[in-house]
Amino acid sequence: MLSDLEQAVLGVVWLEAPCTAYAVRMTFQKSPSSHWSGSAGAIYPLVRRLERDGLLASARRAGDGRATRLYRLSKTGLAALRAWLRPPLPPAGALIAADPLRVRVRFLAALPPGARLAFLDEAETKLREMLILAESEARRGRGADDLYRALTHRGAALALRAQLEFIDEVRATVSGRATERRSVNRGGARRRGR
Amino acid sequence: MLSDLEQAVLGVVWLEAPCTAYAVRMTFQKSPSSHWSGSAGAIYPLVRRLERDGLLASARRAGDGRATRLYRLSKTGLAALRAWLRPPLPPAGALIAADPLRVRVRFLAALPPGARLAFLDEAETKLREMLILAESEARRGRGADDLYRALTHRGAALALRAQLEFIDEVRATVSGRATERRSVNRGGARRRGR
DNA sequence: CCGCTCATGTAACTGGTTACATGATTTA
DNA sequence: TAAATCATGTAACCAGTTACATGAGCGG
Repeated sequence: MLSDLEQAVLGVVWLEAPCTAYAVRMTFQKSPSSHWSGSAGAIYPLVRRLERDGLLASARRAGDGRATRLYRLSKTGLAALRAWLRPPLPPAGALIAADPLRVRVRFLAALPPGARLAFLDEAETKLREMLILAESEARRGRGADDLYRALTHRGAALALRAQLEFIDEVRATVSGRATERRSVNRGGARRRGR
Repeated sequence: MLSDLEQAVLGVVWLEAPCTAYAVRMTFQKSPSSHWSGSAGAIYPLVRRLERDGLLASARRAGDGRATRLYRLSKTGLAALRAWLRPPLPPAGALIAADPLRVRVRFLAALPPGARLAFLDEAETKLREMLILAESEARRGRGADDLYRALTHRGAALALRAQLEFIDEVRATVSGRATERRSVNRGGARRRGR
């Protein structure tokens, strides 16, 4: 059974093939969120292992004196990537993300009441920062280029909005008011009743 | 600088003090999501380290022949927990969760078109499963008991709803239709036409 | 030709997991 | 009294990080 990182590497190679391990590294590093740093010590041994197991195939780049290797997915590699995406999916608990913000809120009562709002305010600032980033990425390249790239950024935006709504509810509790719903959207009057 | 797991241990001890390391372990294990397994090999050395560094204090339990130790937060420990919750927060990228569902969707195009819906359907099933769990937990104990416990479950529910909305948008794309907004809430006559 | 990026690699370390071992206490 | 649970611990292992080293190719 391959790890999520290994599967993600297969995925990236599938997207960018033929590409070097270095390119895969860069893809991970440029990603704003991912908890994978794409460090050399992680990727190179991993890629070699995937090749050894027949999931990746490699070729030298023509006219390159370096040890540069261009990778692509083998038949087995594609099958592995597909199997990862096919039912049965991992158990429900493994599908939901461990939210570092939520963990903190769990212990927010440890802070003196006055300081709690400061936490929420800064969290909101940082989340909004990420939100405009994610939304601009979602807009960019919504052409046929890579539909799923835009879509995942859209997913990030939705997640961030949910976190902002959460912050709002926490704030309502912290400041002792009843939970009145306010919109997370900029300027939008969009709201579902409960 | 303490790791998130160490901080979470401080938090749990703060909540449940006086409590054993074993109780902390169980708290992590019972948690449906957390990527921390609360394994013995992780917790016991960690707790001993926290005590050595003066963040935790311990005492024997009266009339217990075992090596049972009851832990509580020291002054320094409480200060550390608070510092963790106080600005400056970690950089924006560290606040957002790495979503295993979104990673998969990034590579969904690797699946033959027919199989994509199967993925989305199973994901939806599992997410809804988690959602009813989170929402019942959020309702349970909304008294003064532990306000923040209920609140974090509410946060989980919001995150799950966002994921469900995401799945819906992906489905719209996969099945080639334009993105029309539908409610994620239960009770709706929600159904996708196929 | 100098410096930047491309490209690969390894060694030392860290933090967590699994799996096991031990024994006291509680409960059926 | 047997089984389950409480409670602590350790050893072997694994995956990923940091930090370093090396060198080819390329743009100014």
